[in-house]
Amino acid sequence: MGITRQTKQVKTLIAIFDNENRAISVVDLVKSLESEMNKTTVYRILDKLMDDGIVHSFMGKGGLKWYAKCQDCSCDTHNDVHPHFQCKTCGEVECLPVKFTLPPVNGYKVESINLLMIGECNNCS
Amino acid sequence: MGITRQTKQVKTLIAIFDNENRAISVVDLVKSLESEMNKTTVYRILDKLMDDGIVHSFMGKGGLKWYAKCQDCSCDTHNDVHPHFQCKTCGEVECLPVKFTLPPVNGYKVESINLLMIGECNNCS
DNA sequence: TTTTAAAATGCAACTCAGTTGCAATATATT
DNA sequence: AATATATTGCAACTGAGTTGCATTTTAAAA
Repeated sequence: MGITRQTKQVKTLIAIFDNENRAISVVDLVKSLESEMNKTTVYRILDKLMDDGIVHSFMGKGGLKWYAKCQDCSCDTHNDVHPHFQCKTCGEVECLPVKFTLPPVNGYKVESINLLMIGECNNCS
Repeated sequence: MGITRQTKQVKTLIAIFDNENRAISVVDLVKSLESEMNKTTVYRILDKLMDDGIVHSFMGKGGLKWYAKCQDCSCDTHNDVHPHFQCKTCGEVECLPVKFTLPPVNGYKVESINLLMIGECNNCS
């Protein structure tokens, strides 16, 4: 079940993803919002925004959770989540607008994909 | 720095990866070895086996760490780590012997890739 | 074989991301 | 304004992974 009430906290988070057009880690969100809302609330609202197809999530370096606003992905299913690039130096993450086709998998039903490329971004190299 | 001394614990872990030709999560290793060695030891030996190119590691569902014996990957660099398939139901992981080519990334230097496909395996569906 | 120095281990305590239960509060509807 | 219920805050917890340090094991030298 997604968002049902437009609370102050929900509006704040939606505004962040509207303004910042990049992926943000939950850790960073919790830190930068610690004066405005509880970390439990951040986690819970992000879950709901996922359900509503407003953001998508993926694993970054070290298994940390990241979120970004859905752009051209069909968010009902999240089947076609795009790859992400993370800089090993500064940690920044970029959503890659790449249509990439799955390698064929022995007849298995693939439901979601997490493709993370780690390297060095142009700023850091 | 990799393995320098052939301790009982090192031999045990190498034997496991030699016998079981599949990916194993660190959590499972620690659990199944708890009577034989400390969890810290498991983590430390796996690190060294990585350095030596004997195993490779990757992130599974929920960001958990998995290891598998290196087969045809060129383990000096681990640049060409293959994709992995994880069943959302039973949790089993399969290394996919798929050569897959990178989507082009805005001139970034890509050093490693984590490609995890999540779906349902033939046993569970 | 014994000695020795370095490497590896065990242990306990820690860090840190993420979760849970529950009481208090905010929202939207009647 | 009253009410039902969704949401929040808080504190305590879980579980993976790490760290420091004292003890033990290894392998090489004497």
